[in-house]
Amino acid sequence: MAVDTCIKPKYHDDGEDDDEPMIFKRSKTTSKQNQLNSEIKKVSSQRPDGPSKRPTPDTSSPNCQSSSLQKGKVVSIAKTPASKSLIANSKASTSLADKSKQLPRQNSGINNIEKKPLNKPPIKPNADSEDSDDDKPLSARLTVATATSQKSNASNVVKGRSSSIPSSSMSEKARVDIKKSSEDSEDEIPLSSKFQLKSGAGSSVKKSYDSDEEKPLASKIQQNGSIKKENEPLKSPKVLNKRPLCDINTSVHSSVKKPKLSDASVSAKVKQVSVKAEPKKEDDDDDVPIAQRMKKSATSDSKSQSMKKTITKVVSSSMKKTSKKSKKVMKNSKYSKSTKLQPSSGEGQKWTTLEHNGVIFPPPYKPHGVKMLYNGQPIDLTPEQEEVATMFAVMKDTEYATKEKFIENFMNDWRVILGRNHVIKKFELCDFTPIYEWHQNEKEKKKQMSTEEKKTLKEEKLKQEEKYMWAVVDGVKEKVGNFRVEPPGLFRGRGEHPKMGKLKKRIRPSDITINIGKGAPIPECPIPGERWKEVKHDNTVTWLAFWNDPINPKEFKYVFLAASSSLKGQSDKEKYEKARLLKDYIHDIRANYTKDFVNKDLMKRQIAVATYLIDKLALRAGNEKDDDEADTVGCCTLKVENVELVAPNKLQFDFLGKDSIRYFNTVEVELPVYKAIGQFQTGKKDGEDLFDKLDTSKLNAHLKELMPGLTAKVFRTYNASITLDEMLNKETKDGDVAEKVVVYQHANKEVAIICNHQRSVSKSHTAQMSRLSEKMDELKALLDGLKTDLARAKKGKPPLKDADGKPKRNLAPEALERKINQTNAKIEKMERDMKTKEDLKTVALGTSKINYLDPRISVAWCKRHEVPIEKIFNKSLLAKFAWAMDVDPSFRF
DNA sequence: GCTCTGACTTGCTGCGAAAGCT
DNA sequence: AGCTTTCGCAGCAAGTCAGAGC
Repeated sequence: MAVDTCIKPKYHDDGEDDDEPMIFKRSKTTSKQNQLNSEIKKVSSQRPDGPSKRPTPDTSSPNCQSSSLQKGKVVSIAKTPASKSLIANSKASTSLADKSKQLPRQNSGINNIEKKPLNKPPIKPNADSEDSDDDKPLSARLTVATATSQKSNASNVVKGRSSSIPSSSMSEKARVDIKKSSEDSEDEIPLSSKFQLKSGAGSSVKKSYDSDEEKPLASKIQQNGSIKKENEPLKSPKVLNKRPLCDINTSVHSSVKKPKLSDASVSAKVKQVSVKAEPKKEDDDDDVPIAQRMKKSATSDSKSQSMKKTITKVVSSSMKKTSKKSKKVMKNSKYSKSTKLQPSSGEGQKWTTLEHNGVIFPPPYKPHGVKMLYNGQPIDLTPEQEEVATMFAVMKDTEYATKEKFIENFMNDWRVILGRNHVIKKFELCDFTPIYEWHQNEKEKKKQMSTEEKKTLKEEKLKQEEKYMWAVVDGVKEKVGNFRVEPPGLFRGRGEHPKMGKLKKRIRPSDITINIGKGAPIPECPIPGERWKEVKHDNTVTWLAFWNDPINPKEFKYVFLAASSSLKGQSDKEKYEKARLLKDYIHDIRANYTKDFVNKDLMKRQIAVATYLIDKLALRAGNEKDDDEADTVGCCTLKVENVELVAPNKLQFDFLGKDSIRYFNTVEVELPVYKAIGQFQTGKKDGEDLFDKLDTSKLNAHLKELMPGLTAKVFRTYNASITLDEMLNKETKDGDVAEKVVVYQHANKEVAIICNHQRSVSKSHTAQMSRLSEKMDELKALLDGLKTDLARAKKGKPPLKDADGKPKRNLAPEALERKINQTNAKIEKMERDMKTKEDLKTVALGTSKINYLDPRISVAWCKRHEVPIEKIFNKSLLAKFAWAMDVDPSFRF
């Protein structure tokens, strides 16, 4: 159906889908959403709301300083502003360590902390308290000594380590001593390692509010050596051994986390709590605070006035709709899985009307007829066989093509298609080169096409896809995210994924379930003669279509709306509101877990320590994984060998996290934490769970007792956002826009490091750097020449000849001095650029910007400092964060 | 109480287009 | 103008977490 034709006018989507205006449409709708809000809301209503109440933190030392440490060396760093320099390969300095000692240790108070029922919204005395350390990311508060993380790979590291005594058999002391050395060759340092955390994480509790408290602990980390991951072969942190499922007798608690002890009382409690937290009633009032806040800001922002009008309109209509819905949900439920209904809320409804055109399929395979060789002989393949051979051939120059597992899985699946009696049997005899070359050739041809041809092609594609690009949700035209069905290919799992290389078969309409509004036209199946697997009308979910993942049929691939849609925007906003709410609770939460470091109940102790690590290091929760997934861990799934004690009170982490990215970091921790970790390790072997009494659901259940809706991942959002907020506030000085943008990038970088967001070094990095240093040499030579000329000019002598032996122009000393100054400036700039380039070569800034930094912080900061928001957000981020654009300039996280 | 399922968020990479440089 | 570098975005893998069901 011609979506746009009918829609545009109606929804004032004046046209162009292209962007922005649309975005604002339903922005303020508070209605539907948020179950979570509902939980939160109540609470949030109690927090001081306006930004205005927020004192500007003076915060002496940001956590973010990044002094550089030599990898491997454990160094604690104090919050020295000076240390802010970027990553850097500087050496660790003992003085830094000393400094850290001088930091007021919040520790002391630990024992004094009274246990308060965190559950009540700890009403924070607003203002002042906010600047206390509590609001800082924990990590920020600590001194992380060395930290490094890097993309998987570190086999050497691993080896070095593993050769050491099995931790299980070591005494705590023994363990402590071992670690250090080996691995830390500079290269292997992961991002996080580049920082240091300030010391004193959880301890904050008592001493409170002076400087660091509100910062994310993590933010206080400092960088240390350089990260390197470049082309290293996948290294394995100590972890690499796959979960030894069976090889360990104690396996019960080891890799296979099975039944864990659980504290009945706790869980029971939890349940209650969480249920309580969600009662719908709250919605109403709950919405208040947030909405109010938004309103406020909107009002104050004169610029947004005009926009607001539009928005309001739209909003109101959608709000109406939404409110109607809630009741419907129940009714509709019969179509959806009944299971989906939210027991306590009835507000699971996500939309009232939904129209879209389904999905588009990749074109059928076109055989090329190029023959591969087997044992030197050209081989005839059927189109189906050729298709799979081609999938492999085109990956010839990727690392995958050399991986044993990849090849094995590929061959297994290909053999099925080749059939039992096919001549092709052994991979070693296969030569895919002809196909590979054909493919390269095709690529080249494409490249050589004229601009015109390219344009035409693009337009054709657009024409075909246009209708799939849009959906109409509750009367509003919204962009669809991934409306293209994934083409067949070989599965490229990350890290050492056991299924890499398997064939992802072609998805057909009969694999796809469509979700669409009742009464809306059912999308036509684009492949003649075929039909959808199923059509549902489930308005409690946001997906438009899904199919089963061909690699893991138990899992699904969904088609959702684009990030710029209001449905997504809404949940984004809720996410940040929840994180902001944590600010009000963090003080008590830290006090609570600090107290529990020594709790007699082992599970409680583990929860306390795990929460501390999540808070301080921004670790992920760490769900259990199946054996047919890559062997990575998060906090709850840390294995004994992933953490080593470094006397007197440091922990060295080394594991593969999400996406098999290595996390390698040495951090100074509270002594009780240090001791507790030692206890958790005692009597266990490598491969066993460090937190054997814990899993993510227990941990999250516990967190919910402390704050409605709190889960492990909220800490990441909180720590990232608060770090940005504080750094921006503290470091922005008068200056031109460019300088301010640099401040922003710096803050962004700190967050990326806290979150361990890495990227691989671009292939051309080295070349680029050497080109730059060549230029630098030239500049320096030029400078020398100028200086010589100047000296001569002052004596009335003519300049020396240039490199080619040609005479140079005779310049006056003043002119030469000017030139010298210019050249110096150029050199400085180039040095800065080179440093930045080097620093950021392995740091990915985008991920945190997209997922962790409350856009309102950035928008408000831009408004306050007259930085055009476009300098910070690109087009798609502007669209995604439309809901944040009218924030009050005084907004603080 | 635990496991499994389902839904949704987070994360990195690679490709193509745009921007910058010579 | 042509080449290089950066940027934006699509693609899709891999997490988190809630809730149902056994």
